[in-house]
Amino acid sequence: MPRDKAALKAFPAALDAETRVHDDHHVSLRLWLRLLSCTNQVEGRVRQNLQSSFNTTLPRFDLMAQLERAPQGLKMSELSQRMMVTGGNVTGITDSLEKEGLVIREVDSADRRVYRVKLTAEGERQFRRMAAEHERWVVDLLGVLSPRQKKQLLDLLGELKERLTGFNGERQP
Amino acid sequence: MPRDKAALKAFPAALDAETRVHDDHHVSLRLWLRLLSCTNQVEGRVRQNLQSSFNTTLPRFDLMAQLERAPQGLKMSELSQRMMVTGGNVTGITDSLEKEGLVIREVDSADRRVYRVKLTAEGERQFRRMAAEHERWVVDLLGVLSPRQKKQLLDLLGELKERLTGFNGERQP
DNA sequence: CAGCAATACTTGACATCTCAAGTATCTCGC
DNA sequence: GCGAGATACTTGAGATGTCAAGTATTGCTG
Repeated sequence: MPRDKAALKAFPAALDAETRVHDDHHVSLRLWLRLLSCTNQVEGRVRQNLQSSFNTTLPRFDLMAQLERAPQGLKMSELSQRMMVTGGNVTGITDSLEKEGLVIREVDSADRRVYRVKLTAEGERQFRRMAAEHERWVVDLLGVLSPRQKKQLLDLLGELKERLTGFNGERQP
Repeated sequence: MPRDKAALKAFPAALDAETRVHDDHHVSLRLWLRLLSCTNQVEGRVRQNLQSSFNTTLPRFDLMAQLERAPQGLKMSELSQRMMVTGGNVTGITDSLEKEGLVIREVDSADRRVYRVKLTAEGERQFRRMAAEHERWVVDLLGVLSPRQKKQLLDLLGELKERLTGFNGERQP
């Protein structure tokens, strides 16, 4: 099935090409599944905690978190970028938060196509309460790793993230 | 805006506990965000490819992948576990696949509450076509890392996954 | 300045997802 | 065997999510 036998890297040279490629594919697939699994675990727990403790959701928390770091407000498109989701999606979440008075859309006088979304005072108050708890959860969850391991993971994932950003589907020669 | 430019590099040992704790929190939060970001990147690309190449989705592919490894079929609850999603969710995806003849529900004569879900011949044929492509995508995407880096990541994530599984919210001393 | 492509959002159709409640079916203890 | 509780699945409501198409506004170009 794997029609691309191209050796990907410089290998010490003890293995035949067939085994090398197959082994590397295996590692890549396993790595992907494991990455997904870890993320799902953490995400699931955070989500459950947000639901049971604050009756809110991760995307809503995420949107508010973005705004908290931007007192001057953010455009919908900026929210979309930072949250790594579609514009249409941001519209929905913003609608919901605005309806509850946690967030407000302000028209930009310079460009009337734009909304500047800001946290309301109530939104800010509520976010701060949630943020403290959220940090505890994450720190506790990732506390299963040693500081040294966390650092290593952070670096490796940083590398991965960096390179994925510039990756556009070219095959390695 | 980024008020925390705090150097988060190699800190020898000259810091008070307060700073250390804060720094560790910072690392944990960053690690979590980075984990999420990497997963989203890969997942997004795989999802797009599945959509454009095969007009299908990741959950559907995932369900079929589970079945392909289990020729005797799987119970809905087993699918639910392996896919790490809710039972209600599996019902929907199975409905959709069954409607297209890629999958079939067989009643278990021993326990009539149970369905054994199996790939149809057509489902198997279609899955094999997709699986080959899917593997290429993942291998290419993760090919941005060296085999050594992949191995390291695999190990670290293995450790994380392992410990998260047994973690139930206790604070670290 | 007219026209048109680009930009910023919203909308609607669909596909996941979770959770809670509902329906069958089993199992076990008495 | 029978009835309570566990188990297996489905259903329906609500929140995300994508994509494509639609509306408003800008800004560029001739």
